[in-house]
Amino acid sequence: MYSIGQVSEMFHLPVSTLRYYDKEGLFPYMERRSGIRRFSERELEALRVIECLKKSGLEIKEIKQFMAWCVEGPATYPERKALFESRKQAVEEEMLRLQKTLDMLKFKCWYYETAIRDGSEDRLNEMLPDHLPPEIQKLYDSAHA
Amino acid sequence: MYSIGQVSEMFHLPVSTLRYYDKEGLFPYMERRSGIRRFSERELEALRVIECLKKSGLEIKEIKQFMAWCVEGPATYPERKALFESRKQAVEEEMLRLQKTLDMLKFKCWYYETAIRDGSEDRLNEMLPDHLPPEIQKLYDSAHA
DNA sequence: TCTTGACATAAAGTCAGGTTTAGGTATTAC
DNA sequence: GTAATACCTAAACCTGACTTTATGTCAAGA
Repeated sequence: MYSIGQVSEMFHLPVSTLRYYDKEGLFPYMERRSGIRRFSERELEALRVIECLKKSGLEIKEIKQFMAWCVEGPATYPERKALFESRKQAVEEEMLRLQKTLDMLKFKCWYYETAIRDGSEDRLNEMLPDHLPPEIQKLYDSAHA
Repeated sequence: MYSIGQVSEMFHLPVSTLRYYDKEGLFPYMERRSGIRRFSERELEALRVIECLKKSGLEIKEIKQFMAWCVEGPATYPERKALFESRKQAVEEEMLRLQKTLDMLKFKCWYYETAIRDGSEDRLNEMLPDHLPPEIQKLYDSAHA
């Protein structure tokens, strides 16, 4: 069993955030001893899931819904599975979007590197949109698709 | 030249958002005719860069700083390049984090699939943390690292 | 003419996800 | 015994990124 302060250190989260999550219903099994929260392994695993779902783009209230399903028992396995499937898809789509963003950033890095070498953007702008070196053209096309 | 309404349709952004960006200084070269904004190719390219930098995690005021550098001319090429380099790194790190998140989500999908087949999580919890099928163990370890 | 639609501004409102504050309790350290 | 810590609550506050509202201008079509 851990105190809120210990969990705060373990997860690098402010104590206020943990209390906020608790208030929002994200630790449905949280125990207390004379008013003081006692985090068990169950709450630590909940916190790992919370962080995962948050990174997947889920809002707090939807995470709360998930925790409510956990309390309801095996009858909600299908809902829980569907949630993870849909978050998996969302993250896969996000990674594709980020790859395009990355291509644009790489292109811009090359662009300014070249502009610095040339002293101006003039020669560069003559090469746009389709007389770039092949490697760079790929980035440009990916980013402007 | 395009009206704000046309640009709104082209980029699937509300008119109010475009006006907000303008107010925040994100279109330093924006022209007007009798008070009405006229978006040129320059503003469209600015908007592409804005979307890219936003997706990379930059705040509006930092994007505004970038636009200010653009107005300053070639002397700020190094600052602009450094910005793109640092956003590139940030996005690469974000993609690594998302990969871990994805592994966790995939693990949870398998977990609930199995729980549904078994009718309970009991057998599953006996397998944790290191008696899982090899494929799944990889996901679990990646997610809990 | 009159009304409809696209444009404009300034200022207030919204929302999520916390954080801070004010006030209190309980345990330990000196 | 008192001072420092770690904990507690409720409620107010904060921030970023928009959005909405209230009010007004202007050109084109019926």
